[in-house]
Amino acid sequence: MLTIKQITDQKEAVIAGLKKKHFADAEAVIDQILAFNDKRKKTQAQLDDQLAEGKKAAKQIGMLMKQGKQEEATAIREKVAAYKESNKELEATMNQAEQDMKELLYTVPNVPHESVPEGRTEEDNVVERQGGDPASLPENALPHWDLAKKYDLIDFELGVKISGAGFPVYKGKGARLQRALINFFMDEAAKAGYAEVEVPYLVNEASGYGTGQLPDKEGQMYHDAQDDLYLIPTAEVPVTNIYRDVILDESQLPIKNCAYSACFRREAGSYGKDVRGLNRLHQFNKVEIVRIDTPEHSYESLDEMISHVEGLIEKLELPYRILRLCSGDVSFTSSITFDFEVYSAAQERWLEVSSVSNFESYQANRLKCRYKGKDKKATLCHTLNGSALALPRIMAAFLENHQTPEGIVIPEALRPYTGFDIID
RNA sequence: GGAGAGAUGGCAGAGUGAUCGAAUGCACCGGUCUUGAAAACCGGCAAACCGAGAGGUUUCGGGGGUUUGAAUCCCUCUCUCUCCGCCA
Repeated sequence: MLTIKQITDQKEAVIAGLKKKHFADAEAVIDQILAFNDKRKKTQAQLDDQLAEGKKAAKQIGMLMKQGKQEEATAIREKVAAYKESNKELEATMNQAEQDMKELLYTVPNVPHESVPEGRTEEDNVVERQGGDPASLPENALPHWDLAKKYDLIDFELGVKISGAGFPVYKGKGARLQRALINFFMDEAAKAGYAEVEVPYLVNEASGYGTGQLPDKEGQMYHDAQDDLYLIPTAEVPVTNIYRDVILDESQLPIKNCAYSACFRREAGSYGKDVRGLNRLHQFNKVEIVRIDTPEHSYESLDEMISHVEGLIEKLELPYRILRLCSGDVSFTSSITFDFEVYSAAQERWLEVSSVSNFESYQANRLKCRYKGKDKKATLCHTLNGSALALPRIMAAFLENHQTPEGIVIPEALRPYTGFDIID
């Protein structure tokens, strides 16, 4: 969430940013937040004064009692007892104001970075650059679901039998290809200096709030009510929560972590061609990269992450483009996001395979992830993350783009991982 | 799943009703000394909120209660450890 300091210090800029993100009633909401904050501050000042007096009196009573002056002590005691009621009231008022403020603050999205283009929908996203050759497929090219069947790589029906739609079973060279891609991505991340972590797939409520999945996307996560745990929709959640309630030393930054995990998403409300084949699944594999950085350096980190992801796609020899998301398409918690899409010639559409974002201090504020520099002051970090990469659509584009009459040709970079150079 | 013990500052660890935001040790930072370092000595060293500042308030796992006053007593939740059972 935004910090109160951000809102008070740069009120106009925050409102302008929210408007750019098409957040309704930006002024009214911000004013309301500030009003709650004022109320909180005023009440706390009053409460502090009264508590201070109470504390003094209590000490006095202690001293008098020791000296055996019972009557004097009793007199003060009665006086102090009267405070108790009004203290309770003040405290309740203060807590209410703070809670009101927080609840409202939770509904306010992050402010977009100045370089984020104005726009409402994905139509308004800006293509940064493009790579590879999107139009090199033969006329009779098959979509990946047909290829998966032809070469017996993925069994969607079997997944339906075991679990339901959106839970495919990978078989033979298909399963091997998944594992090869995961290992390839992890090794590339390690080479780029990301420290590998393996994290839980089930997280508690606090972690859900920490990265902003809760309360915003409650319905998107699988929830185990018995133990009140959530299945992770991305490794971002457990990995970033490593740094919840942590004060880092500036010398540790930037922190660079990578993690492989299975990801689970309910994807309620999806339909049609969006869910065909591997396009949208309830369970899928992903390698995630996460960075914690200083505000001064976070945009440099963002550039490095973009280059890293771009390098992966190039090594897989897939046609791609990088989009700078417009203000209306940037996610709730993100300040700036670049989407990577690979082209699926057989489906004649672009498939999103990665999303690289800088959350600035929005996520860190909820996480209470701070660092101390030379000035010894705890400052909120910037957090960033990106997929590097999500497997299913890479797999889809991979099968479609590398299909030849002889079979699916494995690009050079991946052959050490697959152990074969063609699927036929 | 059953029984018991525990949770205090970066770490270790005292503290069982007021003098405790908290002894002591280690770590860390600054200084003296030294050509430099080590040792020794001196000083500093938690966070959040309010305040221009002085200063004030809150926090001893979380929440609630008793009391004029709670790290300390009571209730409750969470977590950790030990023993037993079960088990990849």
